Amino acid sequence: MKHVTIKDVAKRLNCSVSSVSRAFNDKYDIRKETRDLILATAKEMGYSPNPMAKSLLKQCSNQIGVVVPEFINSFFPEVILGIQKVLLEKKYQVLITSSNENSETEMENLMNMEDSMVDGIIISVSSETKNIDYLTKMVKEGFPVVMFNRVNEEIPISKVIFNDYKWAFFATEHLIEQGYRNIYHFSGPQHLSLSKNRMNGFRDAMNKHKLPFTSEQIIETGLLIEDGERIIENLIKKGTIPEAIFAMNDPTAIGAMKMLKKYKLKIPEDVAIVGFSETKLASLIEPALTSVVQPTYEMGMHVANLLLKQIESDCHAEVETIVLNGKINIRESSVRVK
Amino acid sequence: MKHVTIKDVAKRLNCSVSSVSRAFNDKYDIRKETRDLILATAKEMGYSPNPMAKSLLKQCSNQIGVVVPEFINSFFPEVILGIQKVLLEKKYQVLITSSNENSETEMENLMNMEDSMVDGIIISVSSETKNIDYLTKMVKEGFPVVMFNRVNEEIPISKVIFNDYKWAFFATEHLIEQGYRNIYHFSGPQHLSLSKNRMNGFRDAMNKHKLPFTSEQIIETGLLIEDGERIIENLIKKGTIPEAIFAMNDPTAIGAMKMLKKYKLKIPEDVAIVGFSETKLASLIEPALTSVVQPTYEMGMHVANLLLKQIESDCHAEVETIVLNGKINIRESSVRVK
DNA sequence: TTGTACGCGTTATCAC
DNA sequence: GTGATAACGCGTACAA
Repeated sequence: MKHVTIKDVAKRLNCSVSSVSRAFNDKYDIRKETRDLILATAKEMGYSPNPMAKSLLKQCSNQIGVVVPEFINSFFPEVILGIQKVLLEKKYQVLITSSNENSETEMENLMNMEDSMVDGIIISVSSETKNIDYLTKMVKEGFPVVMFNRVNEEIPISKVIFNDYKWAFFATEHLIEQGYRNIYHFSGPQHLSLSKNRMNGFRDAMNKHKLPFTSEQIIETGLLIEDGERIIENLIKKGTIPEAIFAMNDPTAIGAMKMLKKYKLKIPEDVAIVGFSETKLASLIEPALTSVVQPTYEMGMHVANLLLKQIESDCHAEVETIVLNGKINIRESSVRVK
Repeated sequence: MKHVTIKDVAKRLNCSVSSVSRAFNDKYDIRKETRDLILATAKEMGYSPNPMAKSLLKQCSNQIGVVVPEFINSFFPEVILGIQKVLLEKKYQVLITSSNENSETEMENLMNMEDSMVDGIIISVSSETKNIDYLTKMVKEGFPVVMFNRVNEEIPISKVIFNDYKWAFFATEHLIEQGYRNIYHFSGPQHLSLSKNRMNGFRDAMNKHKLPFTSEQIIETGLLIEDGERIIENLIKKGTIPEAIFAMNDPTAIGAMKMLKKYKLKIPEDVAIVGFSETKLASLIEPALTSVVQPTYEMGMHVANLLLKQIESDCHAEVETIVLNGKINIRESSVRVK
């Protein structure tokens, strides 16, 4: 169980530890034969450099922290796969934590990561907002942080986001093209820029097509299935049932569908629905949900690369924002039945 | 950006580093006032012990590796939450990797973790089987490893599993009680003990109720939605459509449902279905899927605790297997319509 | 009760 | 081209 050290290898070969070290980091002068011999016996003895000692000396942990709001839906896990793809290749370790949409937990996660001296942080913030200050402080201290998906615009760091405005616009326009007029929008927490962008996309599409709408048609809500259910139940009780809904994410869309079905309302005949940020679920539920797909895996790779850029430049790299494109998958939930 | 070290604190207070160290690990004699003073100024200066130096000295990384076959479905993420709950509390870091059901990747993950000198590993093996040897080698070398859910019986280590036999038995019996006779079982990869156990539960329930069945009624398959689809398509082409199906997991059950619907077969009228290891999906698809729920979060906590036991005893703790219980959620997909 | 000094396993800098 | 040695930051045996 005891780890073989560089000394063990040196002793075995009657050479100095420096030679062994040189053999492993072949940037110093070393005779080819000695190097090969060292590498061979090292392998035979099962030696590999101790990462803790290396970390201590190099003053960096080779660890990257990732903070996501949840990983129960497939969206964030898919992004994480992309992140890992890039970072594991660069021999970084990836520490994943979930804030469970809770601001306190998120802050704890960040503090833990700072304590364990990760070399950088990738974060998608929770739906609450309290700890922007903490994050801002870290950034100001020169700590490499990048954001994706759920970003906060006030912090001047690199980000990877989705073209929410454009695709919200298209999603709304799709409903309009299907002939729906009385369209409602389920909007998310307003401090998240993606909520604002999706709402603006909705608004502008309605305006472009000269469809009047009141503020009552934009309903601010949470991000969960339950939120979608609650809204529909309220609407039904009020007796104001829309012709169509553009929900800012799939869970709220699915919640809406669940509740509509419960009240025997048909989709899309009575109410048409479009979601956003589709997960595996969209094609499995019934009727299949029209939704906008984001390139999750690519998003992960991009955000990891942005972080690497910051780390390698000691945070002197230019701050950049990458805006990704997606597509809309049109399914039964939004297609008008003749 | 530079980290405050123990020396900085000592210098500021004109005391020795050992005093500062003692103040933080209060097991040595130190005057209460000095300790309080040190702790206060340390906090003020933003000092916290460097984990890399600590690791090097203590010869343990305070990191635990977790290897799961995938985290796109909600099952493993939920288990991971339980694992993190226990381990983060004990100040461990949790390194999560996914093998994507691929044996090579799984081995790479294991080797990476060994290289980064994690203090222990929690694993749920992929659906392939090649690297049992590597795992066995690690265990023999005295490396703390525990398994959950997808376990391999040949390796003598602590495990957390589900009572697959019992609940497969109940699930089958539920179908029988509903009056179905010609029941098929979709079984998983046979080197996974959970596949065998679920199959045995099915078999024994059929036998108990004196229902004859042929080997053709047990179909070995993969674990994915596509596998369920493929089987049903084959059965339909062969013209042998069962009255009811007990699928070894939800994805295959859902795949079966998708394909049955495609061929206009009704669930449960034409074919009744029961799944296993339910995820969020079960209650969202239509008709809602009867499935057996596993206590995922608890499973994570148990397996983390088993690992801690091994680590703290230097692998001299007794090997134990915890068998968890669940329940069956009966929904529309399996309830006979009069 | 407090301070000094060593070692954990590396790499980098200096001699030779 | 190779060997000795000083750091990295911490905990602790030992001395004071």
